[in-house]
Amino acid sequence: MFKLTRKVEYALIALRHMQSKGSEVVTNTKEIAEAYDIPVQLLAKTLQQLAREGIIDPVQGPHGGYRLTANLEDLNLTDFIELLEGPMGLMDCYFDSRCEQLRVCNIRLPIVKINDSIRNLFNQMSLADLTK
Amino acid sequence: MFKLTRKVEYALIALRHMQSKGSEVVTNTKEIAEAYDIPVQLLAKTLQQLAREGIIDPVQGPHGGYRLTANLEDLNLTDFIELLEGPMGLMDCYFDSRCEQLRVCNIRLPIVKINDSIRNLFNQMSLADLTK
DNA sequence: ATTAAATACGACTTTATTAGTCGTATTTAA
DNA sequence: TTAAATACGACTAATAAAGTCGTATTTAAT
Repeated sequence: MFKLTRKVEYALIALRHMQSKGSEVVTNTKEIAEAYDIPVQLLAKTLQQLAREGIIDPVQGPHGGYRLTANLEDLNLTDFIELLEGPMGLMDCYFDSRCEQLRVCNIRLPIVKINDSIRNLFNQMSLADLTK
Repeated sequence: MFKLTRKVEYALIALRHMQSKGSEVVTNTKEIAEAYDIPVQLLAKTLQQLAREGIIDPVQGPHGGYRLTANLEDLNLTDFIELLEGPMGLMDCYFDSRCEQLRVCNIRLPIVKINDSIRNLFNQMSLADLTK
């Protein structure tokens, strides 16, 4: 329970790897996959997603790969996780209030508060904090 | 991602329900299941688990049910979740360091820190806070 | 004693989510 | 023209969560 998905893990590993090499350097998927023993295809999809989201910049063709473009100081953990995995909430009703039990639910408010606390915590953390 | 399991939800709903009735009153599974539209059998198993853990006290036979015994002030959210669902960590290596990738992993420490923060947050919250 | 209403609990099935793979297309440097 | 890279949808496999079933036990009420 409460685990990060591999997608998020792999994305963080890759970003940290790229960051340590500097933002001009182009790094390819295979290099990262081998260095950290991650399935290439899966990492590939993850990096493609990061590219679509504008966090890294793709360079196609031979000697291609990705270049880190986003300023990791400006990206917080909540946004990062939601960008990869969609809405992050302890219960669905945090985002979608079509739960049948809502009218009788006696724990919604406290859970919403906890959720806010977690989001707040994650908002305080930039990816730069996590990858340096 | 990051959702509480139903087991935890149902347990919290039940505890809150029982608490609102006072700690001498015996409440049975069916009553709670019907009030909140929860599958009886599943709630039954959950309450049995709470009983095994000493949080509620079973009363067998007709007019039986459960009575709230634990002092909810003394039980924090980390302990409660782990008691129902086992170890709570963003990555398995928080508890079990047999991960093959550990020697190359570049994100372990930051993740451990985040995990500590979440645990810390959850440690501050007693079940009494959540159910009153 | 018998009955019925409750808990106890392991085994099983179903469903949802996550993880990973495959095939094929596109881009581009050499 | 080739080969090394990204792009991406469709598929499959593995894992975890949710829910069901059957059967046993306890005990108050009759």
